[in-house]
Amino acid sequence: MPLTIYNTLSRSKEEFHPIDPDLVRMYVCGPTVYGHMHIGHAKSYVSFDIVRRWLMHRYGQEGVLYVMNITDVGHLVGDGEEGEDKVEAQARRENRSPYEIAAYYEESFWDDMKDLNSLMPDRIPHATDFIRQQIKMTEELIAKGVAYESNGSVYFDVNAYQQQEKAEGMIPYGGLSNRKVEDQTGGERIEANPEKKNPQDFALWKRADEIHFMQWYSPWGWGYPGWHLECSVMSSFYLGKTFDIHGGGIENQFPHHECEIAQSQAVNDAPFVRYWMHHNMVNVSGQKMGKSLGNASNVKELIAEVGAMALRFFIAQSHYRSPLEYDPDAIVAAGSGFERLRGTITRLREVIGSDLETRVAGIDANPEVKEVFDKFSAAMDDDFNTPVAIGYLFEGVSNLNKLLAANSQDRSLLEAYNSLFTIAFEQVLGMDFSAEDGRGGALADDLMRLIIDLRANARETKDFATADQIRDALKDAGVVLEDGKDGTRWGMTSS
RNA sequence: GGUGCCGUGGCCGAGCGGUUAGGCAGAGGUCUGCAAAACCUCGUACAGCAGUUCGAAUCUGCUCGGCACCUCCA
Repeated sequence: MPLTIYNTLSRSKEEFHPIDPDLVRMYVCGPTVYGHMHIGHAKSYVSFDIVRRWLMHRYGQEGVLYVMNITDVGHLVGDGEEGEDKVEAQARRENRSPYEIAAYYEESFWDDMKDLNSLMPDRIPHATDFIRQQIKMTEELIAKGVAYESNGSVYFDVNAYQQQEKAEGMIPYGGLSNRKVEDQTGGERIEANPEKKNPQDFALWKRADEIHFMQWYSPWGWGYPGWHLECSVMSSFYLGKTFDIHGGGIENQFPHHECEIAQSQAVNDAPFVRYWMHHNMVNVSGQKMGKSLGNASNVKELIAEVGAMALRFFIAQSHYRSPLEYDPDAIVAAGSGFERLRGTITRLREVIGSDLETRVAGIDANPEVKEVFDKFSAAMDDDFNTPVAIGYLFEGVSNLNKLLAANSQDRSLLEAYNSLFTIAFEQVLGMDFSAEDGRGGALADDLMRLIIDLRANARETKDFATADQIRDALKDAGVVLEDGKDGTRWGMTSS
């Protein structure tokens, strides 16, 4: 069964076929690093992490080249009128240099990404490392007649670009976001920039004034690159003129992605991207979450409160193209679901042996497991429908719980379930079942064994007061005891 | 004004013409010394109105409500 992806270009699901059948080339818009990660970022990067993992499942570990940029140069609000450079503004607030700000928040970003168990991209280009290339591309665009210098800045000439002959498969300006230039009431909400020929023209290179900290020398004087340019330059540097998938937030469809397409196609004479994937926003009480709205919830705080896997699971339980309603209780609820999962898998691995954790075989030989896996795969193939995929996996969880409760000795079947959950939950969905356990190693195991034995003695002599005292005290310390037929299990309470 | 999207049971969230989505929470039960965990049972939800259809949460129209983009933002 083929993988289908919703392509923003066609506004429909399309079968996915990479240009190179052995290598999927994928680029995702990374963050501008001037603040800590919020839940909106988490939805974006967890969603695409899962996309990437599913592609790796289908095309192999080496079958995906995943590039994410870091925007470490600030950009003004709008093209060419007064505004604040986000990074520089933050630098002023913190009394640090813009470079320190970018480095600090980038590190914070990757820390959170690791906590969320997202794989590192294969390439992580930084805008400031590609200034030469951005200047070069700007020169080329001028040479091609689709850009012009004006008062030390350079603008992309949308009109000239539209007049140009387009090669087969190239996207006209406005083709991604379904906009017509003449419909945009430019000039109403932003003041027309007199440096531009037309309001829809966008900056490739901006003249810097003296107070601007981040600036570079160019053929047009001191300045800094326009926002859209870095993605065009860095994506083609690693992925070629035409590549398979470009991911990003729905709010960047226009103008950012539209501009990327125009400038890339103009300079390369080739189609830019074949599949555009856009994820939806996180809302807070029906409203978009955003830094500028002051309602953004910090990921570090949330991880400390409910655990990273609760957050990841919360995100995976909705579809990437749907808006997600932020609700602290809903995240806690997701955490409870995750704990149920972890309980089942922990018990399974106690039965079949932990050395089998990564063993992935035997699914096909067990019809009931295969059925779950096939449904899971079909859901993932259907535009990465993780909520439906997870729904099917929970069928498997219930089945397995029954087997475990009945003390099943069917090793082949149990191992098949282990394979199913290893692949589906751990490898594809990126759930980490060891993440928040923190059981404290061998010493803790020995100590707990001792305590559990003492308590067992008490229970045997029907000294339930002592037994309960031990259990209650451990509970206060964050340790849960569960008495079963074959003895007592212990674990850490979550969060 | 232009371009799109959405309104599902207590909460989150799938669904895209006809069979239980799923998770969480809640109620009852089984098991247990008591718990916990697990298992079993339980909720007949789809903003409103009108239409198409044998049949609509799912298609059409209207109404109401909400959101996003057109300005930096995941």
